[in-house]
Amino acid sequence: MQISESGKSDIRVLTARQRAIHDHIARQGFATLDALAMLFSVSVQTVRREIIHLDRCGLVERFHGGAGAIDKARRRDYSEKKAVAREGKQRIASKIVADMRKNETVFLDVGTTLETVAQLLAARAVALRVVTASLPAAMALAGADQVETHVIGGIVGGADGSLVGAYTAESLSQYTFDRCIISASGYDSGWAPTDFDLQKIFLKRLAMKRSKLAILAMDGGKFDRRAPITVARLDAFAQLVTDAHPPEMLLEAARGAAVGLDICEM
Amino acid sequence: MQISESGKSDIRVLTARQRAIHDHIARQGFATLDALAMLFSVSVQTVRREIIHLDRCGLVERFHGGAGAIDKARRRDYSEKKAVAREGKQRIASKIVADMRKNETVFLDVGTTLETVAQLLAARAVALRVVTASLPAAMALAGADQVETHVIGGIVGGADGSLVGAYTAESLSQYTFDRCIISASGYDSGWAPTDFDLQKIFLKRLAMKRSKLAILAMDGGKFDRRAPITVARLDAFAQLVTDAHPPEMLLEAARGAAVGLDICEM
DNA sequence: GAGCCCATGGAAGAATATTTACAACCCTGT
DNA sequence: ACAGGGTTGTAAATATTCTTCCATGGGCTC
Repeated sequence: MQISESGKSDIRVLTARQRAIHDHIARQGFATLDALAMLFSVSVQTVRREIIHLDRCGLVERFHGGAGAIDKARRRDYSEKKAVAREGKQRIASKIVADMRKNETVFLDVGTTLETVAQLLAARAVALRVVTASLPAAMALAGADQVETHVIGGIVGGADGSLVGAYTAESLSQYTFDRCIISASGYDSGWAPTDFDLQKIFLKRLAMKRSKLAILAMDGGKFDRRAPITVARLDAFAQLVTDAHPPEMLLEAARGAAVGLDICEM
Repeated sequence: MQISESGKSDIRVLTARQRAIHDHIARQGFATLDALAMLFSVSVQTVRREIIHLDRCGLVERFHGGAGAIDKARRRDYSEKKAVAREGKQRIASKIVADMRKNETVFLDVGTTLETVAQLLAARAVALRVVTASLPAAMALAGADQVETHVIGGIVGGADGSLVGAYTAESLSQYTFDRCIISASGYDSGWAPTDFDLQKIFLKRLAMKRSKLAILAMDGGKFDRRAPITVARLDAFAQLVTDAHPPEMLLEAARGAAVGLDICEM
């Protein structure tokens, strides 16, 4: 299913009918083009044109055969071109979640990809124990009654809602994990994952040490990025999950280190 | 557009995944097959089969490319409730924040009022150390660089993002507070604040025990509400902050217990 | 282990929606 | 009356999805 990703429309003014269509969709949640055409006594094509315009304005979400309402929470970042990267993260998250076994104890690292993983876990009804140092991930899992969500105690480290500090480590040391999902910001010259914040890196290392299986989640945007501090050697990970075909050098490094590779392309 | 009109299915039993799909659609209003396939890491065909079944059971409305919720009155669960008495909570929060001194260590309890307090603290540049068991409050304070935000470790207790469990108490015991802000759900016959969840109440009591000053924050909507478990005697609080004029009985009780009263009316 | 059930995913042709292009129509100003 | 801009409906080609059928593989009983 292709959802249009076009930029904003020049004209923000809505006609009376466009407003009416938008109202109707907002009230009903969604509507098919046929239904709207019937409702407004116009052809399907006309409705389609209106929907296209509303979609460009970010007021409705278009899909094959109709359109649906966009709730306020999502409208914020809807128009951004980061939509592409979001899809990639979705695919990565989907793969990571699919690999999880029932009743496992899983550690989720900090980062947007891990937040996506948390959202997926919340939607899916899998019995799990999740431990995380990410406030947004924990929030996403709040209310998912199949998942027992543990939050590491600590100090909020920044706008990304990550928990850091000495107490975080002590708090984490109580657990043993079946699986830990680790993110990173880039690679070093030897294709080992790197990151910026030493405190966060300590936490990653500790989680990996206390976990049977370490999985590295990195989207394709990080293949050519550098960060100062190496998180761990590549062969410390059982698996690398990404959304785009990595450079040959990384492929070879992964093969050499016996790291499983999951490339979740479209 | 053809909407299927078939009769109901014989089998009303839903698998875990069917329930999850139904929940997701009920929450979101609608979803495309592709999105669901991604979300649950299965093929589009499998999702289609589930949707067909849910459609036959009358639980979702099927359309070309996806499915939508039948329930017209979509629930705006937690976020909706916040809007109800928002202004009152804002006034309460404003007063509570104004009373705080620089460099204090403050405990924030769970609840929408305390989330509002956190938002205000984040906006205002006051140097503070805040400890909380509320995930939304911690999120609101993330990025506020004047505030050192500590999150108690524990298990996420529900959709409100509160932390509970034995570890929460142990985690809290490390701190000593200058001030703790406590919320409650109602009053008992002796005008002592009451609440529903014993685990949360233990936490409140512990925070109060470890704090020089205890402040009770309750909006006017709770004057005539009852909850089963008493949090603490009214005279355990130094101050009661509310947004509407309380009943005479409560006023007298507060005077008798030497509890300061802040009525933040419009 | 053999056989069976059934959930799953793939493939081909049918059904449906979308895009693009274009003609008809209603205004309006000249 | 006529040209121009904008809106709407129709049609053909393209793209996507739906249905149906079948092969696979895991889990179950016998």
